Amino acid sequence: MRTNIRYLILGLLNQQPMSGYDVKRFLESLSWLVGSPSFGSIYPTLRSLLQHDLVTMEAVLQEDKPPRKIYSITAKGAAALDAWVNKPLPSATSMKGFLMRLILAGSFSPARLTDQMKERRAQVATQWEALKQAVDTVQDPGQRLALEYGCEIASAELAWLDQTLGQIGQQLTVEDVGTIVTP
Amino acid sequence: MRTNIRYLILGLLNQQPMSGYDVKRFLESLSWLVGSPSFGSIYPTLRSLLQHDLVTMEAVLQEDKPPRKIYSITAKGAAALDAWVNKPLPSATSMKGFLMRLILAGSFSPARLTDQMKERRAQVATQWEALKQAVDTVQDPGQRLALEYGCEIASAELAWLDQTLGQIGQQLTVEDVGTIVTP
DNA sequence: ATGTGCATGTAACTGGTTACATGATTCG
DNA sequence: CGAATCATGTAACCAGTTACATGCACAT
Repeated sequence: MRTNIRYLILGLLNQQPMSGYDVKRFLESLSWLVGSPSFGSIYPTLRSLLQHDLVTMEAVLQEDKPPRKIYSITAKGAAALDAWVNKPLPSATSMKGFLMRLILAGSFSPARLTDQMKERRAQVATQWEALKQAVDTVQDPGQRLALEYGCEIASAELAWLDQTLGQIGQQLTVEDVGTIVTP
Repeated sequence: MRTNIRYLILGLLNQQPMSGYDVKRFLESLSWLVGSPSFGSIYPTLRSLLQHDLVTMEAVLQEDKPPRKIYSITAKGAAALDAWVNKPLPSATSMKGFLMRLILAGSFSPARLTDQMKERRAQVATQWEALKQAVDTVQDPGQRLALEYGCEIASAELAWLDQTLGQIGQQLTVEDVGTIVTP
């Protein structure tokens, strides 16, 4: 699980300043997709980001409640995020890992986003082929089920990637050429 | 990540006796689906299973190589596996977690397998609804992409589950004329 | 000669969870 | 009257990875 909560949180702070509690709430709403880290990892991560000057913190006092500590990304933090985002996808990226990057797409240039999706497409296509081959050679019924399931998910993912890449491609073309095409 | 390698390994040993190295090779072939644990977790896990009398070990001597240590499941181990397998799915099971159980389907009764798939179906259906709703309320383009992606995967999974449940249902019906569950 | 496959293992580390503590406020 | 929401945090623990050590056989 090279998922590193660190950059996920940094990416959220890049979209807008927020507190640790806000981070939790937000990720909770996406928990099925990327899983929600516990407070026991969020707060220490924020402290670490602060110590490395990747974020700043401003305490907003409230009556009868602990102060909300609002974290904002710094220039150094934005640079670190940018560097991370522009690294190629690790060779065996999980769906969760890819989703994490997708959530941060707002921090990407459009070109980088499409690159990333193409990298992913290539990886999934390779795995799909491998799975299709494996299905025929496996005898155990459970393993077969698992492989078939994997095939199905892979092909759905490929379809989505192709469709979405197509849409983004069209949008970019419209901007570049400056023509509006009515559908 | 309540994925517990422990039961995955125990399940493999239930299918056939094998060595730690064999376990590794096998899981490596499925690494895209469930991820492959490292030797650094496999060997200690096997030792622990041995100490708890869930498996037995027989060393097969080889010339010029370390002996292969072949692990076999015990009655106690089989009982433990059975107990695990018959627990309901944890409320927020990841795709990986479900796949893991699917791989062990050989250790399930057919009835338990279909139950399990129905539990999964219900969970995914719920999440799908939530995602579809969320897509319309989210403004950030990256988050929207992630949610759409999630929707697509969820619907592919539902389709596969329904289709597979249908097939299994037919098989069971042939054996034991019963009712086909409506989806 | 260099690496890959076979085959075992250990120690240090990391990234996370679980469970706790604090304390006011509002809802059923 | 208890439970949930807001809001912070810490310490103990755990599962797993990384990097290492050993050592032979076989291919490039």
